[in-house]
Amino acid sequence: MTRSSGIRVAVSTAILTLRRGDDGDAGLALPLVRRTREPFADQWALPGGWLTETESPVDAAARTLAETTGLAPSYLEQLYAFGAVDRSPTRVVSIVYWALLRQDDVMAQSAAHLASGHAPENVQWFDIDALPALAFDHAKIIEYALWRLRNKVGYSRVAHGFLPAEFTLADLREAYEAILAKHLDPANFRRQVEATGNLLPTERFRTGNHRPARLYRYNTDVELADRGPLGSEETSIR
Amino acid sequence: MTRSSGIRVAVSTAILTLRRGDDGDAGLALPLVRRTREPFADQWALPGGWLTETESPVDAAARTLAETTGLAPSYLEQLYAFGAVDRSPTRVVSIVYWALLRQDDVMAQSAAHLASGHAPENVQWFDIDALPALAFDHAKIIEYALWRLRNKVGYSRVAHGFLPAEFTLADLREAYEAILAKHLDPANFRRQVEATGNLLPTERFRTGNHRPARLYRYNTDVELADRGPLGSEETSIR
DNA sequence: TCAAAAGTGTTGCATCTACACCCATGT
DNA sequence: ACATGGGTGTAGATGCAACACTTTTGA
Repeated sequence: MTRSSGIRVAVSTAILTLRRGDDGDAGLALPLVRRTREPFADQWALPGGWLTETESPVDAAARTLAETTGLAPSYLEQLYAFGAVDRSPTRVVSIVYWALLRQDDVMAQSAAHLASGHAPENVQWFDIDALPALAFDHAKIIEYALWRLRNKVGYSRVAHGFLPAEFTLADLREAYEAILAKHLDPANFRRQVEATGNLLPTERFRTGNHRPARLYRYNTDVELADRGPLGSEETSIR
Repeated sequence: MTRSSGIRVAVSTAILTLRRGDDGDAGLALPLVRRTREPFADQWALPGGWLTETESPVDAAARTLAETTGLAPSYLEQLYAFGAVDRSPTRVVSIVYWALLRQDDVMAQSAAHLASGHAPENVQWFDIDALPALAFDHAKIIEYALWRLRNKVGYSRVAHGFLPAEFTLADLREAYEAILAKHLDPANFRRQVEATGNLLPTERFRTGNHRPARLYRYNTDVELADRGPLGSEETSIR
């Protein structure tokens, strides 16, 4: 049997959620951790940790995600394994995941997480278009995660990872607009999304300032995102 | 500094090429290696090896690919990092790549590789639809590699990874048909591929039994496949 | 009654698909 | 000449973007 090498395996996760800014528009945001030790001490980095011998990479990603945010993700997928020799002073292979959190989960539970005393002090949420300087190659990793999300939103229902169980078409369109950073025609958006068969209309309506909007829920028969032959083994969905 | 863990990092590659079968039709084929030791001794597996401390994963993939086939790939991309606890008797994280080889390279050089005496004896090429029983989770990995290839052929020019520098539209269509395992209309195929701007017509023609066909070459200004913000750092293209 | 969002209809344009048809070559 | 693949034309279907229009609510 070969003895273990000097290469260590880490897991990091880009955790994305939707957040309403001061202007009233929703935008993407993610939590970063301030590093307390070298290398890159005091710089911001993606949450993560070492892969242990008794857990799979996806479990490790879910674990570090829970430790950072106190939440379980609605979507979790492997992004890429980074292993360039010079990306860290010591030899590290990082298996990076990206995750989506429901907006309502974040609101409801992050306060509880904070109150419980388990919340790490050096975690902070940043708007995606106002990120600080990042440790390692994490800036590029976040860029890649966004690219994957923007691609995937076009041919899957990942956007629903941001929304609660019931939502209006305007909610969904807002999520798409935040992800793609462009305006979408409400009329055409409705038809496209209705044509996919992913949506189940309910008999409930959200009442507000204007004409009430019908609430929809997801057709759970349809996969959140086509992950091919990997199926659900390597990916966690809720 | 944390000491190294008991987790070892391996690299494997699904190496695909186009091969003409007895029926005259082209089909996908890949090389497998017969294992000489436990676990899964005498079973077939993807070529690969351990990641060393001084090489990046993509370099390791290219290295094992050269050792197996004596060839450099025309396309090489990371597929996935597999790390389930129980996928091997000892704890192994496998970074798996997929690669394309040019048909003419395989023909020209595999004989030379064999003659040189460096060719491993326990390597054998298999048609993709006649694979033997495979070690580890390699059957699922190959299935996933094919899924990725079939997806990617729809929105990129990866298919060209199978072809020599100059080729006819019939050559290209044959590659697409082999990948997608379905017949394509020659007239519509021509228009679609011409519309992409990836092809540069030459003034040379391939003469044969019928009307000569114009030879094309690739517009190297256009990326072989959109890999997003990762760029060429983590992927090798020729 | 008015503003604004929910929801429907319509038109024009681009693209895809199927298939008819002509072209050029070796046999 | 003719069989065969190379290459062009075209009509119908489908999908999408733009935008006019109607509906329904709270204020």
